[in-house]
Amino acid sequence: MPTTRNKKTFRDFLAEKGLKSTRQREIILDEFLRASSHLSTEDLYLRLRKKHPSIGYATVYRTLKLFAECGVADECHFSDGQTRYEASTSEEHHDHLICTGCGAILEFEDRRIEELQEQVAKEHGFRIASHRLELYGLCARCCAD
Amino acid sequence: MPTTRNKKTFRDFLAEKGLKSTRQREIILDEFLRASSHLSTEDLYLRLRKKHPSIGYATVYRTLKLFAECGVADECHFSDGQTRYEASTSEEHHDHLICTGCGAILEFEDRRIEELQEQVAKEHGFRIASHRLELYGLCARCCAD
DNA sequence: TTTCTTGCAAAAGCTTTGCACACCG
DNA sequence: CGGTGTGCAAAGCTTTTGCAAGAAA
Repeated sequence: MPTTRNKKTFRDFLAEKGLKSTRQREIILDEFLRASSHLSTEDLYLRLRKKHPSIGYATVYRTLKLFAECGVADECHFSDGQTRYEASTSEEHHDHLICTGCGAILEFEDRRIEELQEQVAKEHGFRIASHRLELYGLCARCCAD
Repeated sequence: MPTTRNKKTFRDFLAEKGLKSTRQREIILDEFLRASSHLSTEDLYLRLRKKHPSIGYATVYRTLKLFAECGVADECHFSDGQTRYEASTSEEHHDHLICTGCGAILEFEDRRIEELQEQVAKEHGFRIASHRLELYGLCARCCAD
């Protein structure tokens, strides 16, 4: 279960850094892993507020940063000017198909593309740490409309 | 000369939309085309201010939006939270290799990757309008350090 | 007890807009 | 002239940060 692995990763990260495990961090991680992906800080804050009205926005913000730092979450910067986060599935990296009609976000993964990226990087002497690929267009439903 | 084409594109766009050709818009376009790519609004504003101190930030901002609208410029959203613009080279789309060490931005283009993107989109019923591919890592020089 | 966290509110950045005056056609 | 554009300042948003009180270790 990836959820379990993510929780362990986060706890280990806190321990190693001398940071503390708190009630808020546990709650935020639970909600984050439970929720659908690509949430903005505000999305997550609003969800949390229903059950835990005392959790502050800044705490959600800071905790998401921690998730990103330890690899439990990945930051996504789409073109709407809001930082979004998705639960990291560790090995299986994936990219995004974004519908400009209805806003739907589909994920995909293609090893052949990844390999070509590596190749391009090598040609330029780069060592890739991460990448982002986003395809913008109309999904099947919006094409039909 | 692509510069000439871009200028014509912009003038035609203005005419068609019933917008006006102004001294500022000409100046901003010239400077934009002359400058290196991937400028933020602020970068361009600061450059312009040296020779044309009376041009306001808002005008630069609005003019860049116009460039993007008519295809003379493309908006780039890297992960530094600033919108950047690059002169559109029209046909030759390209992607970015971004060095997380020194901030260098290299451009590249790879038809094979583009084809695979099309293929992926088709599999999901998407019709792609645009895409963005960014590879983050260390450039040759930063790898060596 | 010591150090890290939290929640609040305020500060920062960048982007966007309202307005009165200036300019283009 | 009439409508558009400009520059300035102010407003909006999202992201960050300072701080005093609170919670882990």
